[in-house]
Amino acid sequence: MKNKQAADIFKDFLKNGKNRITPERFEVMDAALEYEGHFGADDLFILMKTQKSRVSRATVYNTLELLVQCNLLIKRNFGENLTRYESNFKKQRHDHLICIDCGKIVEFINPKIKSLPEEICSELGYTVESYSFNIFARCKNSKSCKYYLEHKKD
Amino acid sequence: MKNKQAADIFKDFLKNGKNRITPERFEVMDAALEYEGHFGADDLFILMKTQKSRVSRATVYNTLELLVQCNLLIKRNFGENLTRYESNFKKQRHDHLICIDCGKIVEFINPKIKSLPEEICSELGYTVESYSFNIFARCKNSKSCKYYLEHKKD
DNA sequence: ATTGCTGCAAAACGTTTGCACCTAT
DNA sequence: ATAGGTGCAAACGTTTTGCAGCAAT
Repeated sequence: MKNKQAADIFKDFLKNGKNRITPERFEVMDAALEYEGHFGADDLFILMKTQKSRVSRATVYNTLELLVQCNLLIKRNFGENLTRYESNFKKQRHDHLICIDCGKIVEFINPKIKSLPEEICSELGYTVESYSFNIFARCKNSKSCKYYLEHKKD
Repeated sequence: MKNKQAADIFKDFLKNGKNRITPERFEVMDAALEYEGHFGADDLFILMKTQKSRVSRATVYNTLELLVQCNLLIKRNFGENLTRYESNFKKQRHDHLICIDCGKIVEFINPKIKSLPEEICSELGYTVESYSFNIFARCKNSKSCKYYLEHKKD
């Protein structure tokens, strides 16, 4: 167990939901929280496989969902028909800018966004559960896209 | 041809890109622009099949992409690993609120969002291409979710 | 005549499911 | 003991691809 604090949160969540506490689930939790940046469920499964883990694909998918439910992970979608996850443990809320040339994802925090979902929902008679705000852009000076611009074949 | 004005836009776009002008493409264009609300590529394909159209799945997928490129359609993704399209012909830009109980999609326009992507991008050295702002929420008074609440099996 | 587009079927991709076995409670 | 979780493989739904024939230029 690499992250005791997160493990406690997860354990409590599992108990309260009458979900069993299994070693596989904590193995997935550790791998997920240590993953740098955003990852797909299958990315994680393959990484774990290369590290000789014995957890199955089904368990990875299932456990990631549980980790989202207890807020240790956040689910993202950057419009590629692929569910991505990122750690939400000790992180503050942020949004994303995705470079449409090189795929790079930049995280940003803008205070103006904060109250918007709430505001809009109360106008419409809804209660916010979550929101997603993604900007798709290209870098102005091609610095960030240097790799892409040098290697793209067109 | 049901929408001559859109057809002209599409035709110009195809010519400029050295894409061929084929009856199938206009058949897809008509069906897409007439579709009420948001639809997946396969939804459209199946609808066209039931209407005895002979266009193939591949042509539908390919043509929808072309229609996005010439701004007659907008591509959306509401976090279900499914690409959705909606008409952008003579419509103003708007964002979406998705009810996480019944799946209903509400379109809204909020002036505060308008300048945000631009603002954030210029700070970070990027040029906006597009953005997506989705709010996931539940209705306060269960009016909108009435159907769901009555029929859900849990 | 040349390309590009089409229809079809098959493959690819991420994800979910069914099932027999196993294990935390 | 027993619900629930696991691993595995097969199924699933959406999307992409390969290919032979066809049609717009």
